[in-house]
Amino acid sequence: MSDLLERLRGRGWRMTAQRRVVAEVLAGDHVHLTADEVHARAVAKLPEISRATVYNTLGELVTLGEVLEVSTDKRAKRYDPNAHRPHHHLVCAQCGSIRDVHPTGNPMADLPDSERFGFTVSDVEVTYRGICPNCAKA
Amino acid sequence: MSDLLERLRGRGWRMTAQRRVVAEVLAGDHVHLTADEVHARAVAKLPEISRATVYNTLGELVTLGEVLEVSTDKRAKRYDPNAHRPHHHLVCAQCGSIRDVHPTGNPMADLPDSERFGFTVSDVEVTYRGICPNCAKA
DNA sequence: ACTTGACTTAGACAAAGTCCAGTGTACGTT
DNA sequence: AACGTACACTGGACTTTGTCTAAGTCAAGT
Ligand SMILES: [Mn+2]
Ligand SMILES: [Mn+2]
Ligand SMILES: [Zn+2]
Ligand SMILES: [Zn+2]
Repeated sequence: MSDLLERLRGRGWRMTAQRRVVAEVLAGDHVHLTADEVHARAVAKLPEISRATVYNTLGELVTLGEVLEVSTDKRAKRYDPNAHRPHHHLVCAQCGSIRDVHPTGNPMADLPDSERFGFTVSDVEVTYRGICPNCAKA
Repeated sequence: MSDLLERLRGRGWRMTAQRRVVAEVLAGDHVHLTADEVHARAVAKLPEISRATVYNTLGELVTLGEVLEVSTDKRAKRYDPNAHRPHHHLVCAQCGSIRDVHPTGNPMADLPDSERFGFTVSDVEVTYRGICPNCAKA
């Protein structure tokens, strides 16, 4: 994360308290937070940070490839700081909790040319859904 | 689609003009419409149908397993009448157009137990992204 | 220290979706 | 065929998530 701030400065980022705080929030526990959750945690460290700045900063981090946008449920997008090791997601259909997973196989190779309809396919995203142990107990 | 209406009636659905119209819209061209697009097409056939009814009806069809919700982009959910043949999606990152695809292989088998974290995994959704031929030309 | 363009802010705005009270109607019963 | 009622529909208010803008602030090079 200090690495992250270094890298960003190297790319011409002006270093501000707000951006530092957002980066810290994301670099903390390795989770998948919504923009509002990021904002809530950022406010705890820097009370006057605005929603707009959190959205802006997250957007910039995504553009720079430092953070991934994940839309597993149909509600808010989630921001994933684990942008450097490719992975997929396992989502609890009930409580929405998300785990990183690393399936075997290569889904990209599983799409034959005849099923590409002339598209230039550049990316594949696999989402597993189920019930987490916690929700299964209830 | 007449089959659809039969099936629904069999499940205790009260048959109304509004529900018939929504079912007709979905049974038309086999596409992936947003709720508002469904509403627009439904209004063409039944001018006074309300947005709330379209949302309600779509939700019921999803619950009954007759229609699938697809959230490929981060914008509006799309409703997929192709609920009976399992398939995945190929999405244009630029214009958002969607094609049904049938990859080879079984992604479900590609998630080892050690990567399931105690979840009961019931479903997997694969989304390919790329640029469609139409957008590639521009 | 000064300057300046990049950054932040609050709040207005927009899109997608949910909820509710009041009204209407499909359909089983008579 | 008419009735009664539970279910369905409507319009509009409301919520959530996200974007945009004008005006003020500040990081960083000189
Ligand atoms: Mn992740
Ligand atoms: Mn489909
Ligand atoms: Zn759960
Ligand atoms: Zn396209």
